[in-house]
Order: sequence, then structure tokens, then C-alpha cells
Amino acid sequence: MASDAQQWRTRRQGGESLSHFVTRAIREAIVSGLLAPGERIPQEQIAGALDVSRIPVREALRQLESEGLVHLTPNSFARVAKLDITEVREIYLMRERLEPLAIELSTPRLTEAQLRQLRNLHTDIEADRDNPETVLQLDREFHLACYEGAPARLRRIVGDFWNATQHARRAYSNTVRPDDDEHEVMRAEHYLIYVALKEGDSEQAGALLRGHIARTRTRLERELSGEAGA
Amino acid sequence: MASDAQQWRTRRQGGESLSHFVTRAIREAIVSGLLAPGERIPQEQIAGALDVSRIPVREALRQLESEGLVHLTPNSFARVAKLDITEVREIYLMRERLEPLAIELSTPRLTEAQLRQLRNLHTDIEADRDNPETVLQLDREFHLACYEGAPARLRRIVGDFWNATQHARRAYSNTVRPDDDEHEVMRAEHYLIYVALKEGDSEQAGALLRGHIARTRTRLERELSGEAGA
DNA sequence: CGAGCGTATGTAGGATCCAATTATCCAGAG
DNA sequence: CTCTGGATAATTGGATCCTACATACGCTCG
Repeated sequence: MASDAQQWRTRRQGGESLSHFVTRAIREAIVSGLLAPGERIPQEQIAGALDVSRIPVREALRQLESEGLVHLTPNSFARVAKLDITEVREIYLMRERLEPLAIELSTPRLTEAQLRQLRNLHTDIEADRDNPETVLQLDREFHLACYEGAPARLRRIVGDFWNATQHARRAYSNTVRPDDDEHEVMRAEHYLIYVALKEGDSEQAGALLRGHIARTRTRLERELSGEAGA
Repeated sequence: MASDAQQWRTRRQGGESLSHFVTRAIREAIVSGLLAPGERIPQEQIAGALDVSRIPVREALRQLESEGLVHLTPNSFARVAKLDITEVREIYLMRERLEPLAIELSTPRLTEAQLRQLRNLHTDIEADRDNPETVLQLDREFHLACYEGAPARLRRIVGDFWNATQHARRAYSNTVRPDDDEHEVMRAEHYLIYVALKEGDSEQAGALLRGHIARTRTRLERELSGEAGA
């Protein structure tokens, strides 16, 4: 039983409902890879592990279903959502449209501190390029940090996209060797985006980002189409 | 007590969970205007009106919150989401990016029957141009019918956008007089989109749609910015 | 007479319990 | 040996009950 060993890192925050807490816990477990795609999510087990009743778990599962992380079938087990290649492609196509908008709206509202943070993330990725899981995490942080000036709804939707496709990105990143050109291309693209942000050129940032996502999608499709999901 | 008179039209469907049923009922009540923005949604009242316990209602409210139709604050009343003008603008900006993608992906997959349905909707709108509520409904159906060939996730997100901004569109449509040019412009744009779809020109359809949404947004901003929400 | 505070009421959040459905496992037939 | 059938066990869906928080009212004091 793999799930017994699950470390539920998230602690309950003040003024937060149990449902919300459970939601965050399961979400993190899925995104971090602790729960694999297709895996069952028994309500009682989650409830026991987090020491709550099944009620908040049920509400959490509903929430996560609408985020696309969980698949719910009536009277049956909830399962971690499993995206086939066409669904990953679908989400990337949406990202190509929405994230340029996000970065365009965000550009004029980024603070100096946020720009510094972006620069730090950029260099950190390079420093840890040998650790795929860390790169995955930092890459995610870099992109989402770009959108911190964007409106809340847009940020939430984009965040959901990243969460839903995290498994696919992880599977892909495991196929990339450290000495691959891919790292250098990504690094360059990130740098150009950072500079565009710093100079307040929102259109340039949007165009670069769209190209970045489109290129990633193409590589991802090529790499993952031949394989059965790991 | 206005809510006592609510007609919950939706009947329970076979093999559907109560939660899902309640979700549909409340969603319809909000979109149709039965529940006004900012209005309280007491769990017990909904439960009583639908003759269910509060459990399915709670799960429904969580679901609707993630769709953007309901605003939830811990230990307090759920309220129908109330969008200010900047949030409406935000959603329209997202629509300008996503719906062209939706129609582009949909174009090559539309059947003859669906195209006929689009044509019917187009003419029906003209026939009922004096009835704002009907026009609102048919306009919605027309647009969503354009995307029937698009992938499920994208369709759901776009549908959520339409639901969340339904109140704003209703408020706007009440300011448009029947003899306004607006009707004729909309009619022309719809027609051009229909023709592009019929001829399978997805790029053209996307471009037209983007312009249509952008123009609508501009008018909506101009019209609603000066007023307090009706 | 108004503002601040304490109490009371009512609503949401959560736990426990029951019923209905589904998954699992074993036996038996082809 | 495999597949089908049914009985059993486990899990989800829903209802009822209890608790804690928030709001609203009324009272007291300045």
C-alpha cells in the first residue's frame, strides 16, 4: 500500500475551512506526483490520513474535479485524472492563447522585487539543471511568477492548466538528458522573456511566451506520442 | 421572501447524483436571473426547496464557486457572484483569446445538422429581436453551438465564461433599444461567422469572432461603466 | 441621544450513522 | 483453463445531529 507512506506536508492554516485544507493537501499530492494518474483516491483513506471526516474530503474531490485534477464517477472511486496526449495538446493550445494575455496584463504591474525574484529563479534553474524534479518546480515558479500582475481569474485558470499537465511535463522531463540542447534553448527563452518584462515590453513578452509554449508543445507531442504513459 | 416563489424547473435525471442535480438547479437559477448578483443563498432554503438535505447543496455551492457563479466566505452566507466592470472586462479579454481557438478547432468537425441548427438560430434571433431575454438566450446558443466540435475542456471553460457574465450581458441588453444599429451589426457578424464555418474557413471564423467579442467588450464597457449595476 | 459591548439567535462547518451501489472474490460451468 | 454468475465485502451518496462561528439585536454607559 503505497498511500500509507504519504507525507501530507500541508498543515492547516488559520481561518481556513477543513474542506479547503483537504483540497490543498490532495492537490499537492497529485501535482507533486505522490498520487499517480489513474490511481484511486478512497475517501476514507484520505480522511484517515488527514484525521478528518469524509465530508471535507468529498467537497475537496468535487473542487479538484472542476480543476481537472480528479475524475469522479458516481458511486465509484475517485481517480487521479489521466490525460491522454490529445488532452495535453488541448491544454497547451489554450495556454498558447491565454498565457500571452496573462503576461501582457501582468507586465506593467510587476514590481522591482518581483522582477528580482524572476531573475533569481532564472539563475537557480541553471544551477540545478541536473535535478529534473527541481527544474520542473523552478520552471513552474518562473512562469507563474511572470503572471503575478495579471488578474486573479486568469491566474487561477492558468495555474489549473499547469497543475493538470504537471504529470505530462514530468514524464517529458525524464526523457530529456542533461546535455540536451533543450536546456539551453529554454534558458535563452526564459532570459528573453525576463528582459522583455524588465523593459516593460508587454507585446514582446507575449510573443516570446507564445513561441515558447508552442515549441514546448511540439516537442512534448513528439516525445510523448510514441510512449505509453510511464 | 422572493425566493419562495422560485420555480426549480430542472428535474432530476436518471443516474445523476443529487449533488449534480442541485448544481444544475442553482446554476440555472443564477444564469436565468432568478437569483440576482449579491443575493444570499442560504443552504437550508435551497435544500428545502429542492427537498434534499444540505449535503448536496454544500457540494453544489463548492462546484459553482469554482465556476465563478458563487462567492463563498467561510462560516458565512454563500452569495451569487457579483462582477464589477473590471472583472467583466477580464473575462471578455480571455474570451477574445480562447473562443477563436474554440471555433478554429470546431470548424472542421461541425456536421451538416449542426450547421443547419446555426442557420436556424441566426434567423430565430432576427424573428424575436423585440424580446431582449429571448435574444440573450438565442445569442448564447448560437455562440456555444459554434464550438460544438471543440474539445470538452475548452467548451466547458468557455461555457463558464458565458455563465459568469450572463448578468452583465442582460444588464447591457436592457439598455439597447430595438431600433438600435447594434442589432443589425450583430446580425451581420453572426452571418459572416456562419458562412465562414460553412465554408470550413477556420481562420476567418476565428478572426471574425475575435473582432465580434472585442467590439462587444468595448460597447459593454462604455455602456456599463457609468452605471451602478441594475 | 449615540456608541460600544454583551447576549441571543440563526446559519455554516463537521462528525456520525444509514442505505444504495459497486467492486471483489470464489465457485461452477463451458 | 477461462469465462460467467452470484454472494459478500467495501465504498460512495445522502440524511440527521451536534458544534462553532457570525451576525443581529438590545442593553448599558458615556
